[in-house]
Amino acid sequence: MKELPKAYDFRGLEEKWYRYWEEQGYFRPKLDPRKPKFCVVIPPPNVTGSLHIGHALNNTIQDILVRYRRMDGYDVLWLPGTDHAGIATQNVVERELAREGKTRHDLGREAFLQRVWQWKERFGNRIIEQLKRLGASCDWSRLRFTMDEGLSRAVREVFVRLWEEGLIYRGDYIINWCPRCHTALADIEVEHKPIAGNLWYIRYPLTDGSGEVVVATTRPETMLGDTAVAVHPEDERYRNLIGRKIKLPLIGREIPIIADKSVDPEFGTGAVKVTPAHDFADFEMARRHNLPFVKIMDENGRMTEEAGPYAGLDRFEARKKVVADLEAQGFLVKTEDYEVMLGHCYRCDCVVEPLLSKQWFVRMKPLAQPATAAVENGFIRLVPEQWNNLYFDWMYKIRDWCISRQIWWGHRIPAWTCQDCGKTIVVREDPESCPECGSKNLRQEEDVLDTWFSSALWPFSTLGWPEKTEDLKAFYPTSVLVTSFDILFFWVARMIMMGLHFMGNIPFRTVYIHALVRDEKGQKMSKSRGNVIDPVVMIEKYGADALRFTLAALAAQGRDIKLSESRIEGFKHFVNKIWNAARFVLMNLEDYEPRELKSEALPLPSRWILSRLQKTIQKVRDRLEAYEFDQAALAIYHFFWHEFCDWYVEASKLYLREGGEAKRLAQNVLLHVLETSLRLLHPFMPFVTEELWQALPHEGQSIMVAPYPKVEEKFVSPETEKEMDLVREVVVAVRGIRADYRLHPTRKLPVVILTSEESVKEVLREHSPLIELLAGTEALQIEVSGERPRGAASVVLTEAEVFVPLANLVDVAQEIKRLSKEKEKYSKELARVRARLENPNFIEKAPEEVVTKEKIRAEELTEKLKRLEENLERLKEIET
RNA sequence: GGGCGGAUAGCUCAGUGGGAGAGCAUCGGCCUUACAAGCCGGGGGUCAGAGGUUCGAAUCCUCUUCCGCCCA
Repeated sequence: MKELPKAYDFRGLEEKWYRYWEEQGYFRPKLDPRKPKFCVVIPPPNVTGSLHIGHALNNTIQDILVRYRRMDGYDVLWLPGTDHAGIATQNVVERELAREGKTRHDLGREAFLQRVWQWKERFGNRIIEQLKRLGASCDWSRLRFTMDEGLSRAVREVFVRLWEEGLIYRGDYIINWCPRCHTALADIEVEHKPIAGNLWYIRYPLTDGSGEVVVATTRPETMLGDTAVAVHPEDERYRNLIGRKIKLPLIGREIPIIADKSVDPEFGTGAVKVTPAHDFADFEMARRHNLPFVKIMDENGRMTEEAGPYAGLDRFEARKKVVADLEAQGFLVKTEDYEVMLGHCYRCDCVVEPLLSKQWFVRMKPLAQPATAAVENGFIRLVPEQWNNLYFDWMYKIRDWCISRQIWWGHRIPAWTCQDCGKTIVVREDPESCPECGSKNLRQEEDVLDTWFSSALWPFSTLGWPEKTEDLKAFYPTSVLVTSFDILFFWVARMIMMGLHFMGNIPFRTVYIHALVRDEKGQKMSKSRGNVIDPVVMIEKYGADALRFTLAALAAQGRDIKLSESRIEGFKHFVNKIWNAARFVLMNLEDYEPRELKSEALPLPSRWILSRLQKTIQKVRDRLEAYEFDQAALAIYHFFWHEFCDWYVEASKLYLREGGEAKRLAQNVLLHVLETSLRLLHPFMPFVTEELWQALPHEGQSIMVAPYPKVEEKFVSPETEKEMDLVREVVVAVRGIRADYRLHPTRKLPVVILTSEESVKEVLREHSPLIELLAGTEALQIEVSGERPRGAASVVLTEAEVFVPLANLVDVAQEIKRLSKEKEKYSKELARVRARLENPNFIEKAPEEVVTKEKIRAEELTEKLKRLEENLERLKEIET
């Protein structure tokens, strides 16, 4: 057997094994019809992206699920890909152009798109390479991109069908406009943030000169586009003014005073200005009252001709000038400080502008209804289920989805307008002439589709739809989607809608929604805060296994992850622990011969560790099934470190030393438990487990295609565990005395154990060599109802008493103090238990097993106390 | 303003009706040939506050305070 280096060094190993797995084709499904299928589609990262810690968590979880299922006998497909990320990618390339002093308009549409493709070819694979370093076992032979040919065909098919079904329409509506990205945004692409602003009170005179109405506004410049003033119909203050007319200051337009229930009488003066072309609520109000729409601001955020003297001004300059003019002309009543919630572009963070424009929309209600029902009826399960409420809320009040974007990088909308007869043509193949009038003078829509339009099709477009492919048949619906809540609506809800509509079936059965990764103080990680933990740096520093295990161990459901580098370092110690345990086993495999493990032939510690292993396997499987990755990870951690290493490896030294058959059996058990643990750990730590597994005697080509451990009932034994617990208790008791008296670890201590049970005596006698090894004792004496040794330190256990007779070493006063403290603890406990038992209501109403348990406890405590008191008496005799 | 989540050891968090737990940190002792990235032992908590339900509450209900997130 080769000897391993003293410390685990992951450098070089990770690349080596990843290449091996890929070459062996383990990442590809076998398409074996006899095997159950398991499929996960990756949430496609942006091509512009590089791996951040959120990706690391997201993909670690997916890889754990996927490796687990693959080992457990499923035919597994984890389908990877990237997203073309319209606005983000276009921004990146435009910035590059800007450095050359050019704009995309200098290049023109065709050349610009070529340039983006070039950029994608050069840099778009970075995140894929980073995912490989994390260990992601994706089937790279099926790598997709939202703009590739197949997916573009799917997008086109979906668009045309929705148009034919009347679910897509085009029209003039108010939308969120980003003046910097120069495009429309969907409602959910807007982030609302509080901004310190003002509330201006403006005097609007009545046309007949009989008075005035004061309105309050946070956006005075939009008054140029006012087409009404509105009040609440039941507002006594204004009731007599309804229907009368106002002369708009600065530009003199006459506008009516209307009554509308949406007006909040509490806001400002209770009278509000109505600007239908530049405010969402006003837009709705204008439609109800047939008010005209006056567009005073354009797509660049500049004032239009409609703004009269303000035409050409930037929106912020216009505000200043309007306020100044109002003040100069005596229309400004007062100015208050006011915090406004302003929409910001989720891509570039600049203030978005509600704007009236011609856009394409998808009707959401008919699509949302079945998507809501799918979750309500449990066809799709959200985990943790607390997200259901949020999902339903959003689905119930869903509004039509603005899908057109005024950018170039994306799927161009397949709609043409006949320049002669005005017909709109939406077809699967590019048209040559107008089907209505035969004209060849057609113009294609300039806009492209929202990026999320193509990602909404991801679970079936990536499998080959609209073709009827083998993959689609085998893997749709997919099994699990792993994502974070911030794209629940952007993406998940839309996939459900599109999946149901076009596949007639849900896209996935389960949606696992994981936490957000924050820094150690609970703040979001961001470049500007300078608190980002770069997963690639962490991988280089601590290894991918340590990073993965940390993320898994911290991934408790329903709570954000507070990550700090020290946690990763901590779990790297665990990786090293595993390494050294394997190193120990390998160093002791001399003369190894395989044996079939039979419980009855094994000593107590071996039977114990095998039983504990089964419990651990069960727990890990259960927790994985429940998506409780932290619990699964911690179960292995605890078993491996604190049961296998702390107890079994130590105990095994007894048998290894003994030699012969005892040694053979111990070697077999060590190897069995280690090898099984490695398989159990593999989904969490693929690299170190492979390296060690390959170094051990094994069957098969790779741990990643070895079977996932199953519980072997024949090794489960509660009696064995109880016996071993007794031995461990005795060992811990002796160690405690050793520590209290500062006795050197190598000093052998004499020990006397007293018990009233013959069976306890038998167990301890049988395992006295083990106790001597683990506790560092000698001349172990075990008696039933024997004489207490004089001048001994003692510990009272439930079934036995442990004495270390050290006449000249025992500090009697200190020992009395120690025992008195123990006594006090038990007395309090006993008093509580007795009080409970003396309560007739408790005896009567509590379940019987609880009462029985309490009674046993009372007996045990009484017995322990009695012995403690006797020991105290003995000590006091010496003292006097 | 509406909704959701959280408050348990110094820190991060498990625990969801019947003996307050883990990891890390800390303290004491050990270089005991797998591992000092380690081993052994210990200390540390009116489970945010107040009321209620119950034989019994960290756990269920109500209110309060504070923190986070989402929506308007």
